[in-house]
Amino acid sequence: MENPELAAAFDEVADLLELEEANPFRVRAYRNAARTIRDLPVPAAEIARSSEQRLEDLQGIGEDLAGKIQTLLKTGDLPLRQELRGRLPSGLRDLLEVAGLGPKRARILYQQLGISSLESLREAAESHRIRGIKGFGAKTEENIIRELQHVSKEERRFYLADAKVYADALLRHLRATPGVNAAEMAGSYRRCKETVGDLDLLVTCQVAGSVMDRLAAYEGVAEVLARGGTKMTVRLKIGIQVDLRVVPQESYGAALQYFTGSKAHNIILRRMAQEKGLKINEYGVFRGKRRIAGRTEEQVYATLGLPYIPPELREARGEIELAMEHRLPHLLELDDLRGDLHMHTNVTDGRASLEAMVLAAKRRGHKYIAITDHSKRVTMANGLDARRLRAHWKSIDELASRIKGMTVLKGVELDILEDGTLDLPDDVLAEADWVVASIHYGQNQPRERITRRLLNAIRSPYVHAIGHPTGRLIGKRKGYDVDLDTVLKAAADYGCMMELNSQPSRLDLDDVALIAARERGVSIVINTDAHSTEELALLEFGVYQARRAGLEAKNVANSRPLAKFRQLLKRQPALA
DNA sequence: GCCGTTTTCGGCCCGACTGTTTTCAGTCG
Repeated sequence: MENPELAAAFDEVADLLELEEANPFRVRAYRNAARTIRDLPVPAAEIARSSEQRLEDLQGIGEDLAGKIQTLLKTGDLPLRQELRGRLPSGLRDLLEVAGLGPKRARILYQQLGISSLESLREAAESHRIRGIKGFGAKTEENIIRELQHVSKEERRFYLADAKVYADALLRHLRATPGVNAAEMAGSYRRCKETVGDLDLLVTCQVAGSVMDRLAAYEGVAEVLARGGTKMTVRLKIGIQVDLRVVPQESYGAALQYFTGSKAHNIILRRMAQEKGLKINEYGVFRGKRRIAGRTEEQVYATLGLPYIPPELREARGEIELAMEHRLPHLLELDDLRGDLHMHTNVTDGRASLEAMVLAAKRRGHKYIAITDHSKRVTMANGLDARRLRAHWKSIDELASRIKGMTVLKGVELDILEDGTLDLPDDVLAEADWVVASIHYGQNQPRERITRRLLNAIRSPYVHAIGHPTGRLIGKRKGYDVDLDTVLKAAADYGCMMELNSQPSRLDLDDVALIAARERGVSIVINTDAHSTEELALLEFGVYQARRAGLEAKNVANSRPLAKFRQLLKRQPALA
């Protein structure tokens, strides 16, 4: 069992306990454990097996939870989870997905109206039965109906970062099969889309049967849905469907190209081939019956007179035209990034100390970072007022003076308040090296107000970047209603950067907005928003997203050396 | 359920806003 699945089990227990109004601290313990496991850079199973490390040494994992991890690893399930599931209807947990509904109100809806699914919630709301309950009113009912539209009832999709854990593990398993030459994930996973619905697995080997046997025997497989001569479909226990194709070596490049897609991209390629009297399929490029290419993707593209097109660009959004003109962007690489300018410490809602974060960032090879703990409005995160922030900055300076080879900027994640003002006065902000301004509250305000708030922040001479500019949570929350074009235009005019937040659930801005930002000449800054040392590794997912938008190093502020990065910062007016 | 001790159990981040009420419970990250 992989880490995301372990974490999901604990999250489910936490949800169900909360619905039962269990001790809130017990609930929190399960949530903390889930987060710890999700953030682990190594599989928990490895630690459980290891003689040198103990699960109990992990943050928030004690004797009991360590035992439960062992049980999950051993049996694939948890007696406590089964007990809880037995006491509560299975759909009740779905109600928590509705923004504005928490455990208390979900429980009331269940007890008073027997609501135990999103469907019955919708019916009750639409027939105005909810407003009759004490503590609920017409407004709440309307909100529920509105929010229900944003709850994804689609087939389950996985964040790319989560899918990667399963994909990597499966690839390791298959590559160790005797006779396997190559194994690769194709499809939307290879194109690095922000979420993945299923995995397209491509393998070349001597005997197809042995790979299929090996896949069928994989511990993560729940069931085999189909199996033929070269094609097999399984469902993993976690719920992801995996489609395996076994192809001969000489077709590998063609198959990789074909199964990577996108469909729209491939249709254009095939039409181009047709015009040249060629035919492209998953086995190769053919002139008549003769295969003229197929071993590598480069060959396939070359037969059409095209350079290799990186998978992230294959969305039929103009990349083929650029390739024809040899004007493809030189896409950003992870190694291009020299800094990370959004991270938290345990002074607010981060989990690691200032020193631990700084040292971890240094180990990652960063040349500069900014510590950006929350400002005071974010009370739940223990946000900082002027006095505490200045004290924090003092500690940062003291620590920074001892760190060689990496610059630590004194920063803050500044809240943009509901009325559009900023959460800290100018004289405080003027002392900051770096200010990233974000919206956390009043997310449901109408479009004009949200837009005005962002514009206010962008125009402030003290704000250097806007954090997670749309506030979306992939698959959970749509993001604020905002006139993004106006915001981007202002950002370009005022020299305010836009963040690409690398959290797998955010990836905000998204690829489409990033393209718009690039075209407007807005500087992008790619940050992790790390709340732990492990999360500093998330930068990779921001880079994938940037690549999907065709960003080059020159579009990304933190790919510059510090001195050049600083030149991009707004000039602050001299204080009176 | 974890943690850090006063080594056996008490404390566990906390405050503003919303939509209900007519003083406050529930939700938010």
